[in-house]
Amino acid sequence: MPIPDGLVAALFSHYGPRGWWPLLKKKNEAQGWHCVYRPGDYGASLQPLQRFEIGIGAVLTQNTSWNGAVKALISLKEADRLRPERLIEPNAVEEIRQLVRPSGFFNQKQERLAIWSYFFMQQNGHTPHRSVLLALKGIGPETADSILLYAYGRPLFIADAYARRIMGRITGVAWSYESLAGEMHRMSQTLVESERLQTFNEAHALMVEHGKQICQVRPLCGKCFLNNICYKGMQNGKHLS
DNA sequence: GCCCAGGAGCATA
DNA sequence: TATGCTCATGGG
Repeated sequence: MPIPDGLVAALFSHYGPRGWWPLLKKKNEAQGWHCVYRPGDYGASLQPLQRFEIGIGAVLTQNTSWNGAVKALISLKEADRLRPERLIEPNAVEEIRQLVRPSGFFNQKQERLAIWSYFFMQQNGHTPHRSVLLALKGIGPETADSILLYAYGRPLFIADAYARRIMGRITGVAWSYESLAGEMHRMSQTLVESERLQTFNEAHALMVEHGKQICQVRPLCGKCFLNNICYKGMQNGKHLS
């Protein structure tokens, strides 16, 4: 089955705006740092250090729950290590490893954060090309696209594990990262750039939400509101009746 | 104790 | 192009 045109809209009307990418904020001195979602913002007018932070979060959440990534993010912030100059200090390698430990894979993530830091400083505010990001050790397609979409406002569909799982079930075919991203981009050709940016901004966040709540590894099709447009959902209906 | 989480690099076929 | 293995912590 083809990817349904109204899929993102259906997810949006069910879950509402997600406000991604979440950024660190401090309510007041007593309360400490926490993550803030910004519904409807779509990354308009981000500060350079917020763009940098999005890249850090994208690396920290690789194959890890966002929960763990936030712990690491806050630890870095509180130790004043959430800045490129402070993340590349050679004598801070072991300290940073310990700070990012809750996000898992802490040895390689420390190295990847340093690589992103060097690169970010060298970019000097310019938007990086996708191919250049992909050439960096530790930045693959999802991390690169997350950075380009949420930090630099490039309209790219993030075909992560959730999206491929959900689309796989809806269409009945297996998608590679590039094949799904390409198909979603083709389907969005009718939109103007600003619409596509908002659509993809929400789409990724909504896929994550749906993948967490319903379309899990073991799918909760009985609770799903997409059965009418889902290949797997329709298959279920067949042998139930 | 087991499974899974907002992946990526590397070796191998 | 596509599998298989490795990297690690934390919550359900």
